[in-house]
Amino acid sequence: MSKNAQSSAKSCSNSKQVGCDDCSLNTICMPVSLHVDDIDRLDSIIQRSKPLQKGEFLFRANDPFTSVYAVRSGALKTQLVAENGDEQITGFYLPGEVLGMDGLANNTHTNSVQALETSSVCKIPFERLEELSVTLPTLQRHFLQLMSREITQEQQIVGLLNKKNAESRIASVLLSIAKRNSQRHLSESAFMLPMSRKDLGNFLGLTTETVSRVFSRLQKNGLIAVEQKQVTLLDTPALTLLVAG
Amino acid sequence: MSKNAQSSAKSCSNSKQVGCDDCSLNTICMPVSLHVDDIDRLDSIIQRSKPLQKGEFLFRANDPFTSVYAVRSGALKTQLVAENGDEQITGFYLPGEVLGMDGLANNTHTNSVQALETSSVCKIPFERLEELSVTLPTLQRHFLQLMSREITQEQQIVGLLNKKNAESRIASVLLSIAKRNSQRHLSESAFMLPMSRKDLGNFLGLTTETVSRVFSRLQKNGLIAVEQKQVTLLDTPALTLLVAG
DNA sequence: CGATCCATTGAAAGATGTCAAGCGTAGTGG
DNA sequence: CCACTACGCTTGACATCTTTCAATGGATCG
Repeated sequence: MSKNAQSSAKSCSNSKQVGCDDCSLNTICMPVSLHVDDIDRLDSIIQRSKPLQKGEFLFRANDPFTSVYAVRSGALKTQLVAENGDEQITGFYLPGEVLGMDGLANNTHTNSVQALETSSVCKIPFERLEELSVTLPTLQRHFLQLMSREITQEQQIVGLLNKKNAESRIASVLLSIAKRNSQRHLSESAFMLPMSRKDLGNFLGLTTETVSRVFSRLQKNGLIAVEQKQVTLLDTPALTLLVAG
Repeated sequence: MSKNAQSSAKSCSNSKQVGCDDCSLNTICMPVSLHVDDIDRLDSIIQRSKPLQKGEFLFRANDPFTSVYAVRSGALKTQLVAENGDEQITGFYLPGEVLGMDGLANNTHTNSVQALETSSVCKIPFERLEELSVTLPTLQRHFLQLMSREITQEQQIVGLLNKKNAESRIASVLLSIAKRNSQRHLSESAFMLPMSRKDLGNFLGLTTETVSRVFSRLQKNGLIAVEQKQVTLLDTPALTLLVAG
């Protein structure tokens, strides 16, 4: 992709080809300080394709691993499919977050990734990234840190899932989303849940009914306000207490 | 600890200083084929210190990140400590497995690692590993794969924890340990559990009592035999069915 | 030998799952 | 534009599972 193309199209927000150095998310997906020239070199290998529609797959389990992806807009879910066919959601990915690193271990993806809403991603071909890393030790280090961050985040999820009761699990996800929103300079008290109750339940090891009941209960007790997918956190300290148990 | 201490003690099997190329675990922690010379170079940066006693910490959360570690013998648990002080076990590590990569993201470990029994580890200073990687692309790639494998394994755990009932969770861990044992050419049907019922419960999000009850029930139904920490899998197919639910 | 920790088991209480029904919303097609 | 349908969400009643509280026995370690 040429730099001209990146800097020209400005009309549609989704197809606007902002480069990494102008991207408001770069502090999240590129927290390491790279020289301007280096960012341009990274920029040059990134592919920005047309947005995924809700329900579309970015890739599926067993697809060959070629790239990692940074979420530009929208939201996606990653899921494992067991032998018996039932699906286990392993994570939700929001703008600025990087996914696909599960495929590196065996050159094959273990997860399927599906768009929860219209979403666009930056595709970063791994071979090119590796070539570039040889001459850019900072980038190399950064990528290792990204993977390490992925590990610690998965461990946070493990911690989350071992909460005994449904309320603390749900409070955990809500606070997690709030925190990630604040990193993106969005409201951390009011936001849209990108996923359905069913997906949330699948992720948390709860049934749809339990998720729904907990939402109602938290609302009745004045901790949150819920209207469809719109959630407002009314009492963050109380939610934090719930997480602790 | 002096270097003399490391290289002198040869009597005890735990302190025997076998190099990577002679180590029976190298197919697990070093699955990539490195040239003999390269293995020697890797070997030269690895530090093998005296074994940890049961309960000793390898490192604690918030310790500065300096190294990753390969388990040589014994077993260790990794745990997160919440603000309120309660601990959440995030994983158990057996011989051949590599840990400590959680510290790379912020140059600080997020987990504490504690020995479940007398254990010895190979310490691999990360700075040295990085230096070595510059001239050994294969090693570089291998390390990325190790981290990716860690990610996929954490996701497996996420899948495990979302099993609804206690029996399928416990069946999952038992089969996981069996599988990892077989990779180490040990019996995959009879083994010692390195962790207490309490630790297992903490990891699985269950109480000690529930773990104990499930063990008793599985034994009564002829799926396993339990005697203290000694476990024998009597009906692996049935256990596999339990996992599916 | 005593102390302590770990494991097991029982009974009762609490939480979540299951089954079922009803409601609202969004999307489709007439 | 309306009606119909499908889907997601909510709520209730009941069954099931896990936790909690309590007591006991066994193993380990000083």
